[in-house]
Amino acid sequence: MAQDKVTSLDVAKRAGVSQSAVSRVFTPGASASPKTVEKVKAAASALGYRPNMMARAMITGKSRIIGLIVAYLDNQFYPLALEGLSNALQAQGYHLLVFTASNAQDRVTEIVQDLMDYQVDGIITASVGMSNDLTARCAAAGIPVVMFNRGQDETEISAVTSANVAGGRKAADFLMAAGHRHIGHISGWQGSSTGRDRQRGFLGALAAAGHVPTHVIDGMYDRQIAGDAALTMMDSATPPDAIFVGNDHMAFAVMDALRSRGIRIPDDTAIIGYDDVPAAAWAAYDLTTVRQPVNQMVQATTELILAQITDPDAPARRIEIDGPLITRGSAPQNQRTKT
Amino acid sequence: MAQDKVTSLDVAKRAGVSQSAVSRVFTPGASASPKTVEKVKAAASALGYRPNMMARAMITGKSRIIGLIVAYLDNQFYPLALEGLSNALQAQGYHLLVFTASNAQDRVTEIVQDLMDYQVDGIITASVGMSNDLTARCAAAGIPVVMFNRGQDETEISAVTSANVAGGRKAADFLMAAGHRHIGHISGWQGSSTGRDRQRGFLGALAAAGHVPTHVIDGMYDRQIAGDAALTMMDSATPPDAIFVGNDHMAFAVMDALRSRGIRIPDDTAIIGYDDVPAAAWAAYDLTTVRQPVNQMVQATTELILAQITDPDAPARRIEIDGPLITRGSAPQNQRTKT
DNA sequence: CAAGGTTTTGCAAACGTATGCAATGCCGGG
DNA sequence: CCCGGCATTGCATACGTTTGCAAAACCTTG
Repeated sequence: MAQDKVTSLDVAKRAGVSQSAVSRVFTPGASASPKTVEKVKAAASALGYRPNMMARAMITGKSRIIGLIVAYLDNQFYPLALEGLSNALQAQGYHLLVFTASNAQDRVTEIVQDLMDYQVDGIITASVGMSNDLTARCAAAGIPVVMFNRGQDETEISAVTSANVAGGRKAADFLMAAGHRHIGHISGWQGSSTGRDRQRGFLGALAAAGHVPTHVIDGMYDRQIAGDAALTMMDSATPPDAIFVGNDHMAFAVMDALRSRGIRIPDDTAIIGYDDVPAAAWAAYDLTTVRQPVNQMVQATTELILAQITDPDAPARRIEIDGPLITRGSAPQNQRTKT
Repeated sequence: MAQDKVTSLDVAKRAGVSQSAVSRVFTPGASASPKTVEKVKAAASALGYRPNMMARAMITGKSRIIGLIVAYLDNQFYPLALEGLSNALQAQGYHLLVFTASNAQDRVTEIVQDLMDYQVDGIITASVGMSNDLTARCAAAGIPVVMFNRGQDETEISAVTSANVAGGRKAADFLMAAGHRHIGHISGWQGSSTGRDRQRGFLGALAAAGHVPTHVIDGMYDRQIAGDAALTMMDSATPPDAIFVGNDHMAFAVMDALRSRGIRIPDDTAIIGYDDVPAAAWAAYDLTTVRQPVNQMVQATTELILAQITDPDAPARRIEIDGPLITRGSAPQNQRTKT
């Protein structure tokens, strides 16, 4: 209501300097004498002036906005990642324009278009894939892309994941060491690199020890499917005495489903998950799980994208971060072998 | 790499029209003959032109960006709200610039400044309060603000909440009808309107029936505090046979804590939560709870903020949306009275 | 004190779009 | 055939900033 927009010109007039001087005072790299800096700052705060990011973005071509495309927010892992990314980027003066693409691939294309309209400086995709065509378009527009918690084999694009193959191996080694002999696997979606890699590591370690899993079912990262898969396994001729589930979110559903049948965890069947979301530590689940170090992953992601923003031809990199297996009640270390 | 930026001028040249014509074709309200529309669209798609939102924002003063300030993302309710808001606003051509303010009030001030720098068209705060000074500044800048899931008594500012007082009342009526006589309450943070209102409704209904709660403790929306509070109640001379917990997130912690003591739910102590987040339906908790209709709340919020954006002097409104009590295993309808 | 170098400063031209204004084109009705 | 009215178009300007360039001011050194 008062004075709607106060511009750098207003400040300049009040401080008795040119408009460029005001601009330079508010531009980190620019030169201005201590005298004018003070005059300008005084005038600016008196008038309540703040530089207009839109105008700045238009001329510099840098918006200091980073687009985040995230698939599903019902798996607790992603809100956490979102929060971490938001904080880390804010600390560097960047901000997150958030899109949810619960749906399909064409939706992503559309979103990337929207993001480019906003002249975002970079794009982070959390657990959503990018078609090659799309990454090419981003590259052409000079927009760096980093995939969070998803790799892409074919194309040259930065990605940050946990060490999923190693993680799957850890789960297998742990279960075998605990004496399990009938081991099932409800995998993460096989259309995703995380799902595939964890499965590969898991099955590889089993095979290396001469073991064969009783069942392998794709849980599609879906509670319902995972729960049903667990029951299918238990109803079979060879019910497993341990199940490795592709992520915690599904593991909770599996535990719910087994308990509904009166199956005791871990006594009848042990469960291991993946992620170590906060709920895994809740007493109702007390889930043994392979931790994804979300903080380290977030840090790597922000460093990577900022590096690519400041130096446009920094090479794309893939970063894998190892995480420990966290032992809890759903799969104890010294499980007595089932008789 | 190819042609970095393709502008409306390039399109104009190729289509053989003026730059203004191109602009008008891409501006919804403007007039252009079918002939030029076609020519321009052809040239535009041939060149891969898309209007630069930054430039557009600068001149119109409208960025089509809405700032979202959200407090904590570990309570599942907020990711859900975020997802809903994001989708609803995207459908209207708006986008969300997301800030997390896990911390304190001064942080919010800073964030609002950042948002104003970006010329956001509106601000939605999810469960975070705004000082009067701050709302005044937004009003002065002509930026509408809508509070999601939080009310503010003193100041004239739009807010969307569920019917928290009524919800608290429902919880009380339900527990009394089920025959409980020793009823405790672990409230939501009393510094928040939601926490206060639910408590007010709950205690009011108890009092109206001549009942006095055994305990009332502020759970601060914190798992640890809530769990400890529950144990404190059970260790007291008058352990409650039912507890109303200020939100689901704390209720889960309470259930974990009680079970760790071997207390059976609902047989020894019934539990009611608030929110009806997805996890409340998970078998491990199976929580009776008062639903917050997040979809309706999201819809009301977007409608409200868009209305205030299009008509700057639309009045601030407060919307309360009623939600049902969802009966599940943690507090059944026909609880036998404890002897 | 003069000369040379360095910093500071103002001017003006961008950045890519929207839009008021006047001019042009088109249409039907008389 | 002419004229009034209306839709369409181009011209030019504005939005609020950054930044190259050259002039001006300052500091250092001999």
